Amino acid sequence: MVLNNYRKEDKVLLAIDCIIFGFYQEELKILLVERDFKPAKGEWSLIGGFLKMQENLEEAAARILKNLTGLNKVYMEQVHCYSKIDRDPEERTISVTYFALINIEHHCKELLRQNPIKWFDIKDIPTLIFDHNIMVKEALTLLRNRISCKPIGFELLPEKFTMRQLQKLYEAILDTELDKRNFINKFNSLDLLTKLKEKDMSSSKKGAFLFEFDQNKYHKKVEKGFSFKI
Amino acid sequence: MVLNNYRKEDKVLLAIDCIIFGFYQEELKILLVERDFKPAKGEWSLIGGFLKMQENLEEAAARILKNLTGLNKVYMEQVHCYSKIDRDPEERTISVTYFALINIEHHCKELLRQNPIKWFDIKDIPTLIFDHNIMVKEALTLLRNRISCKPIGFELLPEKFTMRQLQKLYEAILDTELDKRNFINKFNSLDLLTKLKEKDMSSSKKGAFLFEFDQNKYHKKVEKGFSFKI
DNA sequence: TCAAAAGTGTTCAACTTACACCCATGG
DNA sequence: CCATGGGTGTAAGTTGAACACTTTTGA
Repeated sequence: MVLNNYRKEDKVLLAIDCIIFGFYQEELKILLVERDFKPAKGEWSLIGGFLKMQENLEEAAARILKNLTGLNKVYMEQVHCYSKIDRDPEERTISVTYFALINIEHHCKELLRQNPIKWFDIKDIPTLIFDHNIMVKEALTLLRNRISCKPIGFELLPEKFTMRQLQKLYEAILDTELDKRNFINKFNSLDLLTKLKEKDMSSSKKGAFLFEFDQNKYHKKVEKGFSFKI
Repeated sequence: MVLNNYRKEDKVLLAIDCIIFGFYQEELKILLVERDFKPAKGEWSLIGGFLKMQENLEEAAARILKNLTGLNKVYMEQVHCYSKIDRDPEERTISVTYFALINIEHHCKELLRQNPIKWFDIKDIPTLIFDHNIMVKEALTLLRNRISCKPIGFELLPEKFTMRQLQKLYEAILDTELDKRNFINKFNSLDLLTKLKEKDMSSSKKGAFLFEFDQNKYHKKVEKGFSFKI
């Protein structure tokens, strides 16, 4: 029943597809590429590649991301493994998806110019190749779950941010409107942010205080059993 | 940058490993197998197999489960894909895990006898081969999350069950004690169960009323936007 | 001086938690 | 008649949701 010789077994191509999230102009965006090879040449697609023998999936995902954005040490998380037999018409390919959260300001503009890649508003995703629209949908669902209980939203923001930016980020990801007083009260009660003396003057005459996420404080709290739900 | 010929790419073995949960004697159990082939012959392991060309992962997982338990149409859910380079010392193997929820009473006893497989209490899992202990841990975490917001616990129980059985199931999965009045109040407020006229007389002199999960009612509620959290 | 965004507290409703006694029955 | 598990309701505390006005300042 259980086969005892690995060599008899079929081998498959293993692809990695990245759902790269960014946030700007108060909207959640994803980065897509126009395929320049067959099959489905000329159509929009997630950014992907194939697993190599000498790397694991996390390394492959990081490599693919680095190639197209120039970014290192990006927050990534595995989403799901897709295996429908004809999902790729060219050859049997299994694909594992990762979502990535990047600070859109850090993203290398040179590479954006050199490559056929473009940021799309999450509410305005075109028809993608193969099963990529499903992948985006499921990655977004996971992101929504994660951001409700893990402080990962900061990966999408500058290091210093205003409460209003943070609120707009949550609104964009959760696709809902939030009350600003309740939002601030909630976040303050979590005690994860440091209020700076500096103000951001770009969005109003009065200026808005800047905050920083205190990763250290968060980790110490987690060790003591802290968790939250927004 | 993006490779345009699939044939240049490395191919890998793709394994499926199943974390098979069962519930009896008020404890959560998992089914393990003693490996009868190399590497790691004689050690305990999750039940697994390799993906074949003509099937997708869900079909492969169902096939593997059917072979060892005789069961069809089992509730299964993908957990995670593991890819560490030397996770299997014999050959580069990527493994996708699925958890399965089975009614331990339906499990074919003949196959249990024919095969070197055994139910282990979740609190008493031996050291397993490769990264299988991590797989179990992550599958259990996912199961805990799922059971808190989806009515999948019933997959582990007989069709007719008492409130006490349901409570003990939640306690075993969540590894916590629950107050019986609060538990019953909560479940009643969800309005997902049908109380039968029958009683189970096996656990007390008074007897306990049996209940059934009403899948239809649940699906109708979900369509109207119903969700819950236990 | 006014337009535009920032900042700030309270009240009410909903939900969660803690908790103790009587019931029915077989042995 | 009693030991065993079954069944039931309420009060207090906590959390979440709704809601409006004042402040600051550059143009």
